[in-house]
Amino acid sequence: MVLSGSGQLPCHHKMVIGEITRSHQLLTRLKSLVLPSPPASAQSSPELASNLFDEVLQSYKVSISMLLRPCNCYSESPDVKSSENIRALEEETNSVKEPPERIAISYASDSRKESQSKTSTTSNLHLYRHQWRKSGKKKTSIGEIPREEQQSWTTITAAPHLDGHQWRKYGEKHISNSEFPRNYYRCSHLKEKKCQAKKTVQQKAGSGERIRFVVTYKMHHTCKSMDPTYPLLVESATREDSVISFAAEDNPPRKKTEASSTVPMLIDLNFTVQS
DNA sequence: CGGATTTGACCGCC
DNA sequence: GGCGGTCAAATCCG
Repeated sequence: MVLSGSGQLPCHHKMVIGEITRSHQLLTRLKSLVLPSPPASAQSSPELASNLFDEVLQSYKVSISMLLRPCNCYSESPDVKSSENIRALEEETNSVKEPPERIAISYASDSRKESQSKTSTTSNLHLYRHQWRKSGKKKTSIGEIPREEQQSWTTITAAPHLDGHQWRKYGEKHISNSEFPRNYYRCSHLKEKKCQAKKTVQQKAGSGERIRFVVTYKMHHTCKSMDPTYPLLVESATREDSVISFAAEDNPPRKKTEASSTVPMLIDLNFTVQS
């Protein structure tokens, strides 16, 4: 089995990616075989089946894109070859489904990171280091990594809580020019496993079944608390306009006032799996 | 009773 | 000074 474009991934990730990719390819072929396009009527069972196919395929794409992210997230830049892999997988899927589904993944910088990173020479040195502020009340948590060194990525989903991890809410804030408050969550295993994963959830404007949430994750989980039902949950959560963007320190800074100005960079899933 | 959530206060950055 | 992010006491809940 040959897996290109995953040089920095652990061996088990390569295997998982390979298996998921193979399943995705088989499912794509199966869909085109079973469901000649276009489907007949709006509520017909062929369309229902088509939607189910799309959800499964979307789930595969999201899973693969997550697995393709480098594990050493504190010192590695995004794997360029991985981005090529994602795009190819997307094109393969789009060749079957019209209009094309879109999964956009980009790395963008924290606006504060750019200015501060110039004075920061190392990244891993800050792991599990206490940082105390002037005041006694405000200090960073144990093991917290400075904000300028945190990676973040954003996903838009209808089910922001179904990501397979356990979260504890620690704050809620009304954001200017935003209709809905932003909720702040950290991993439930922050204390016992020093897992620094965080996420913010903010509802987008919309109603009914079109309600979507912008979920911004910061730091990767180190607690290995993935829910075994995660794949099933993700596929329903990421249906339709799943957009994932990753923040890193390479891109130019964005002003905070710019409303979601992240320009998605399409990432390929063009790795080949051969026996 | 212990863990999770709420919520006002506080802090750093711009 | 405004804003976003975090803290921690109060409160809720199983």
